[in-house]
Amino acid sequence: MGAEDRRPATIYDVAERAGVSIATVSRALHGSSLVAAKTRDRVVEVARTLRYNPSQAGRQLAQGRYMAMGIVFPDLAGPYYAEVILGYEDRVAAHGCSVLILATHRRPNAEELAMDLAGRVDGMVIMGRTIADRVVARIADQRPVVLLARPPVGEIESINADNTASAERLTEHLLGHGYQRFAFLGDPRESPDVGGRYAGFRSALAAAGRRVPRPIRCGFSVAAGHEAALALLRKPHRPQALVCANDEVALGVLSAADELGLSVPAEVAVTGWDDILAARPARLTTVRQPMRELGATAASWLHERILGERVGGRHEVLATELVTRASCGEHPG
Amino acid sequence: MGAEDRRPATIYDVAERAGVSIATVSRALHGSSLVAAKTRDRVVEVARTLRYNPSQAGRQLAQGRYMAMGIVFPDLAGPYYAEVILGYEDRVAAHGCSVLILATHRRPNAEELAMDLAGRVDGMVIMGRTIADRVVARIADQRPVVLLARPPVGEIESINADNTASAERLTEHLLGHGYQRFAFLGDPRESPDVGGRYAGFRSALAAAGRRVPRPIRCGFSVAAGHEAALALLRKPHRPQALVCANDEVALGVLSAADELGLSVPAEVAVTGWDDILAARPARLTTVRQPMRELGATAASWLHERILGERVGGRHEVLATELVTRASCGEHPG
DNA sequence: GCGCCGGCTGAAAGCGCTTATGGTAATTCG
DNA sequence: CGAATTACCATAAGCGCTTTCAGCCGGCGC
Repeated sequence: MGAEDRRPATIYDVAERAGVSIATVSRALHGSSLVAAKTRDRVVEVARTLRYNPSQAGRQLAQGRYMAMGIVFPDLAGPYYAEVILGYEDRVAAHGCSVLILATHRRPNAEELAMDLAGRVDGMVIMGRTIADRVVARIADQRPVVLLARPPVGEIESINADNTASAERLTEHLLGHGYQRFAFLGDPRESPDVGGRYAGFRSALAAAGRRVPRPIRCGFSVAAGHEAALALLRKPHRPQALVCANDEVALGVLSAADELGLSVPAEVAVTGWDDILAARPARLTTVRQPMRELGATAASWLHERILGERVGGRHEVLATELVTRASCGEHPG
Repeated sequence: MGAEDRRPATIYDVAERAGVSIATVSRALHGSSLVAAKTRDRVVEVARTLRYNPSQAGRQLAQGRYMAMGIVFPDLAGPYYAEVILGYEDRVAAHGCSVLILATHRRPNAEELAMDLAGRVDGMVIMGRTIADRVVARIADQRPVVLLARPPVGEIESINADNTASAERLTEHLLGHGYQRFAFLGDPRESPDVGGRYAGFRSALAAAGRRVPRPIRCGFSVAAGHEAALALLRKPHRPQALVCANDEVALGVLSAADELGLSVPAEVAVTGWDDILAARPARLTTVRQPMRELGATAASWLHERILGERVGGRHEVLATELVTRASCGEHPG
C-alpha cells in the first residue's frame, strides 16, 4: 500500500533529476525531434526510475483537450447498451481517447451529472430518453454531441437503427404465416426505438388491411413481459402472434405461455428484438441490430468533429436483420 | 451545431459580466458562506445566462483531485462485467465522482492505456487477467487500487466471489444425484475465477473418493462451449454431468446436446455459472454471484482510501448462491 | 473620536503541463 | 577568420480553476 502518502512524481522532479528544463522533459517524452537523442534517452531513463506518470489534468488544461469522450445511457441491464458501449469504447480507444460513462437510471440529478460529464470530455454520445431536450441542446452548444437511439433535437447529429422498416418486415413475415390476431407488447412512449417498432408494426398491418391493435404497455424486463402476457393470454379471444418490444419481454412471454400450457408457436407465436444471447436457446425469432456499429460510428463522427473537420448535421439510419427461429411458426413455403 | 466554434464561457467571463473577481464566482457557485446572498444570486444568474459550465480540467489541477474513478476489465461481452460495472458506477456516482472505463480485450497496448487511465482518476479497479502484476504494482504505487476477480498482487486490496466454496457445493449437489462421470469445461488458467471453480470441483470429487478429470479447456463463449461439448459427448464413454465455467459455455453445451439428440438432464446433466438472463429460459442450474455488490464494494473501498481513511489491506470474499433448475437432474430427496 | 472586529471581496499564488519565444553554443559557409 | 546558420535547450507565459491571505468598509464598544 502506501499509495496514499507517496506523492507521484511530477515533470519537475524528472527535470531536476535529469538536469534539464521541464520543457525538454515534455518534448523528450513526446518524441519531439527538437531534442538530442542523448538527452532524450537520459530523460526517458530518469522518468522510468522515478515512475513518472504525467498528470492528465495538466495536459488537459495546457492543450485544451481532454482526450476523452463520454457516453450517457439509461442503464446497463441487458446486453443492448453494453454492446453499444463496447463498440464505442473500442473506436474511441483507437482514436487515443478514454471513455467516460454515465448511467442515468432515473437518477433525479441525471441532467446535472450529464453537464458535469460534458465538462470532462471533448465530445459525447447521448442515448435514449435520458436527458431533456433543453439540456441536450445546452451541451451540444459547447461540445460535439451525437444522439443515439434518441429522437432528434434540433440539428444535432443522430444515428438510429432502422426500427420501422424492420418492424414492417417482421410483421409481414408473421402475416405470411397466416396469423389473424396480433398484439404488440411494449410502450412506444418509453423509447423512440419502441415507437419506431410500433409504427412499422402498425403500417404493415394497415397495408394488409388488418385492424391495428393498441400497444400493450409494459416495461422492458422479463418480469414485465411475463405479467403482461399472463393477462393477455388468458383472454378468450387471445392473440395468435405477440410482437414484443425487445427480447427480454419476449422471454417473459415465453415463460408465461409455458406456465399457461400454451405451446409456442403452435398456439401462440412470439417475436422479440435485439437478438440477445438468450434468444437463441429460447428459439426466439427476433431482429438483430448492429449495436457495436452504432457505437463505433458515433465515436468516429465525434472524432471528426473534434478534429474540426467541417462536417454537417449527419443523420444515419442503420439497417437491421430479421432472424427467424422457431417461435414465430413453421416457416411457410 | 456550431459547437466547434463557440468557445465555452470561462470563470473569467462570468466574473467580468457580474462585476466581481473570479474568486467570488468560484465561491458563489459552490455555495460558500463567505459570499453575500445578493452577490451570490447575481453571479448565479450571470452564470446561467452565459451557460457557464466549469472546465473540470481546471478544477482537477487546482484541487489535486479528479473526482473520477476508473475500472479496467477484459471485455463487456456477456452480462458479468456489465453488472459489476453497473454496481460500480452506481456507487461511484453516489460519491459524486465520474467513471472512466477501459476494456482491454487483448489490445497490445493495454498496459499503456491503463497507466494513462491511472493519470486521470483518483483511484481504480482492476479486474481479471487484464494487466501484468508489474504494472498493477506500479499503478497501486501512486493511486489507490482495488483488485476484483483477480489473483492477489502484493498487499493490494482485493474482492472476490467465493468460487471454490460454491463449486464444492455445486459438485456435491451433482454427486447427490448419483452421477458417476464428470467433466469440467473451461480453462482454469484463463481466469482466477475459473481457477477457483475448478479447485472446488476437484476438492469435492476428491473428498467423495472420485477420480478427478482434467479440465476441458475451452473459451468463454457459447460457440466454444458448443464445439467442446460436441467432441466430448460423441465419445463412447461420455460424461454424465458437465460442469461449465460459465453460463455461456453451458448454453453452448445445451445446444450441442440438442444437436446430438441427447436429452438434458436425463442423458446428460449441465451446469453453468453467473445466472445470466438466458439461464432461466434454458432451465440451467447455475451459481448466482453478487456481481453488483462486487462493484459497489470496490467503489466504497476506493472512496474511503481516497478520503485518506487509514484502512489497511482488506481482502473480502463474497458469498454466492446455488440456483438449481432442471438442467442438473430431477432434484433428489 | 479612536481602535477593533466581523463580514465580504479581491489580488495573487499555484496546481502540472504544453508551447511559443529567445538565447547560446556548435557548426557551416563565404 | 568572421558571419550566418543550425541544433539544442531554457525561460516564461498561459490553460481555468481553488484557496490563502490581505484589505476594505461599516458598525461596535470605549
